[in-house]
Amino acid sequence: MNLIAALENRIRELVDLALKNSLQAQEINFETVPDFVIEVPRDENHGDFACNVAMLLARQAKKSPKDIANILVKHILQANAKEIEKVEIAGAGFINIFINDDWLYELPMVVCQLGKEYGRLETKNSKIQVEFVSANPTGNLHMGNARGGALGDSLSNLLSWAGYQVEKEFYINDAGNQIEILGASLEARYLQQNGQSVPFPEDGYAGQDLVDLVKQFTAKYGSHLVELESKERVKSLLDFALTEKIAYIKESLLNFGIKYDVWFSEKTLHESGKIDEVLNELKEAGYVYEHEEALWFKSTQFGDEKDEVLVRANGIPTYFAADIAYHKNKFQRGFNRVINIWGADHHGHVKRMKGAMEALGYISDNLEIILMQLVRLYSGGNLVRMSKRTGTTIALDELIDEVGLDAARFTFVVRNPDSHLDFDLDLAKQKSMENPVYYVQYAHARICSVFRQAVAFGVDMPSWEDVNAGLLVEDEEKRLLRKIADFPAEIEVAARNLAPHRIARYLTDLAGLFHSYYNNFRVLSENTELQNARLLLLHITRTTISNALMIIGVSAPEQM
RNA sequence: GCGCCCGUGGCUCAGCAGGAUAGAGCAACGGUUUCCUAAACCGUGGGUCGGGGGUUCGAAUCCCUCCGGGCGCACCA
Repeated sequence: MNLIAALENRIRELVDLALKNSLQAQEINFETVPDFVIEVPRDENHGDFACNVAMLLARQAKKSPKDIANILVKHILQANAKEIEKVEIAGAGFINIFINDDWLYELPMVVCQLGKEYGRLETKNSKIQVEFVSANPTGNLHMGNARGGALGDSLSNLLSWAGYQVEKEFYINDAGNQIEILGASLEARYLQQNGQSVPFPEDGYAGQDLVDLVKQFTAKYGSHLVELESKERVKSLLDFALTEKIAYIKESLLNFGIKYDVWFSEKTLHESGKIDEVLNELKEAGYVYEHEEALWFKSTQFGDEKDEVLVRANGIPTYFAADIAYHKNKFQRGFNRVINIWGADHHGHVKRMKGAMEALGYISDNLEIILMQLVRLYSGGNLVRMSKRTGTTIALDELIDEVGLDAARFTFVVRNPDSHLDFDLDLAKQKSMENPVYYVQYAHARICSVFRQAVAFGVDMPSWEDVNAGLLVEDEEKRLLRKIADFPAEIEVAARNLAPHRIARYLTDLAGLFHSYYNNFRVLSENTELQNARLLLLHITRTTISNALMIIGVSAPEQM
């Protein structure tokens, strides 16, 4: 139940009615009234809701906005709606509507009844898939993966709270060119470890992780691969390395609070002939041509800067070809919307990917790509370069060890994906107030502490339905109630914009209102009635903080 | 050169489908604890919303253009 949305609809009804009743005299056709907004003004002095219709009608009606507002206000008041306390005209012609507080006092019971579900929106008949991280199993998870992980997981939770059926997926790039390179790198390491002096491939993966993997392999299976043919040797090493790597990635992400529904292997697309299948389909539809022995996709037909290779002259399909087959598969699985989170360095891939979907007859808008700006890591005031080739990555595990899961996730989620993120390791490690996650968590812990105190003082906890919420008359209390009431709408907007950072911001605001209230008013007191009302307010504040934290994957500690 | 993203107080960033006097946090300065956790609260100072033009009753928000920064423009992924 969304009390604010219900009120907003009610106000809209009243405004519509006033328009209908007054427009004829102004010789304006009701049908031509432009779309107007009923919004919650930023400044609470401007009422609970504001409407801009008078300003929009000014030209058409050949009257000043204030005159129109006057007429409308008269008609709004004539309806004698019980919700309305007063209506004012302000600014350039805003109609500011003040609602009486009755509705606010209905809120606590709504929150109590819904509990852990408060904020969850009505179930929608729509399946969404979110694919994120999908890191190559050729190196460790780095800061960019961490950001993508925090973002993707929070977004999935958010959409699920918004009523969608959400599936989280990790695409395992276990085929293709980078796997060839991985194989060659492993082979070189293996032979080197077994006393042969072989050169390391120029474009190989030089990270320590591969050295360790090969050591593990040798410890387990010995050195017999030296005797085999290269092809056999590489296959054995790759099988081992990929299994280990993927298990490791899975575990790292799990430690970061991320659990996927599906792990999808690229290799299966190659082996099942799905890539050839989709290539034929594109060919038959006329979107493919041959040039210099390679097969090209006409992505320029879809607004791309140039066409893209699907199959190389050597007969091996590109990553792009596999990705087309993969995304076709996603839509075949019945998702209404498919969301991908990619690093900004992949933006060139967006147009052709959408183009390919369109070529296959899907609606390209149903493939939504969130481009996330890259993360720059600073340590000791210096930029730490992230390169798998040189092996100097800071792994996700180290990040969790050093700054903690909650701080790391909050830091990633609180920012708009569009903005660059400079992650200062030293700053994050300090656990200073620089990090708003503690501010939010502290609010939760403080509330829990009040309840512990109440128990220690021998307070009889009331049944919430017996509590008179109407005693919460202080401005700070009403502000808190309004903010809590706003939670479902916040989820709605955040989900619509695919913007989980809004939830993190909401949390900071809510915690701020609570801290301010807490410092100004005592909860536990001689006045049992008032004490109960305030305990109720704290209880629903805690519920809301806890629910919102759950969306962004941050814990709600009972003490700090 | 072309394309995408960004440019908001000293620093890090919000600003949801254009709305009213542009908001937080950090930093600076000053205050608050016989009282439920001071990881908190209250107050003060500080901004040509990169520049210019346009649309609009109204622009940080939309359009154009220029400047600055990041990223991308492979038969890599």
